[in-house]
Amino acid sequence: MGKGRAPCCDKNQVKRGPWSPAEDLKLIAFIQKNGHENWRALPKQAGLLRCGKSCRLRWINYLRPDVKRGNFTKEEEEAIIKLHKDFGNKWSKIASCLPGRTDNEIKNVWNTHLKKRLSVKKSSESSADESKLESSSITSSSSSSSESFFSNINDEQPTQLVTMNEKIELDSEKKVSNEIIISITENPKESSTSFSFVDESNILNSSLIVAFTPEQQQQQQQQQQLCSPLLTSLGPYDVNNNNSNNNALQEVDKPNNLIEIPWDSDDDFWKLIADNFESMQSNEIQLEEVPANQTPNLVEESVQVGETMKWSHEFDNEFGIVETKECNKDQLSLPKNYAGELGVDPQTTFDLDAMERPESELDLGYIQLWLLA
DNA sequence: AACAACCACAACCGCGAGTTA
DNA sequence: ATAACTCGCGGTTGTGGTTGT
Repeated sequence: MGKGRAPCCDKNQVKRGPWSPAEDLKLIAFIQKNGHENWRALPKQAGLLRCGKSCRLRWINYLRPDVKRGNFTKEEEEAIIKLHKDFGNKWSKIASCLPGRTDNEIKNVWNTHLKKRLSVKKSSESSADESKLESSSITSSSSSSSESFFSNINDEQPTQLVTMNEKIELDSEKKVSNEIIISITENPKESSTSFSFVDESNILNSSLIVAFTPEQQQQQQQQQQLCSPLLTSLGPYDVNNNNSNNNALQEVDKPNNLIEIPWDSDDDFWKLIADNFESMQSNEIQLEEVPANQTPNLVEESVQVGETMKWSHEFDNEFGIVETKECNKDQLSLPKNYAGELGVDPQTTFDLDAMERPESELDLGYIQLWLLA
């Protein structure tokens, strides 16, 4: 090689700027199938005109299933302030103490909110008050170490402080939930259509921040990695039925930032969806083949099921299939925009057992929609 | 209504560290 | 030993949205 640093990619050959939903899906699909062992090679393999670095960033900061969306809670902000005091601008270190938050996100929140807020506070308070501020803004601050920082993320829930061992036990409880999931997915009629009747909310809402030693921290991260698919939200996209824009997908928790997938997306895009649907189904078949009395690796199995569940739900969201409010697992309703174009009452629900394709398949999008349904 | 200023945050860039051949 | 390569981190920029005039 020549002297100097080799560029990470040929900038003329790669696409830059904001990611499109189709690109996101391609990336998600590829990583779900193949993982991300080599970021540099990934874009080519995934059929993306992006540099590996860009893919990595997109995945880590946005698409990764365990990324928590939405605003930072007061507790999280306080934690960041405290951690920043200890670590300085070591954003990745701070992020490792805040489950579901990325270093980039924390960095942004610090630069845009917390830094300013702190400087305003400091300037407005006397030096005597400053020491008071430090002790009051941080709960349980008898130790200056951040290793044992804790708080509850969800305001509505009581603070839960657990040790690593207890955390593992809690994760085991999640496995119980997963067994429920397994029993549901074993029914092929229901497997590919509606999922939120699985009470994932219990998992999602029981947000815990664990008090752990550095060793435990590492352990916890591994544990979290294994279980993350089960703790996932449903990815960054969701269908907003109240949205008056036709055929639009929205980012979860981002009602003001609409992302649209036009229904005339290219054939490759829809093929991608269909391909992944097939692989998803084959996963379920594998699961069914495991005898009930043999659970070789619960965690692995849970991850697999979790992946399947998440994917299935993501597909539902992508295609705008939503479950009824009562979360009846056998019935689906269509979002208004699709229902309208299909000439169906939006209130109509569909019995999955008796579901037939409509006669008016308006375009490829709908053909695929009904193919999947 | 139009424009400017500001804000938030996703994405990019360059560097250092670790790994591999 | 070292050059080449890859990844991850922290700083910075660009862009779209919001607010104020």
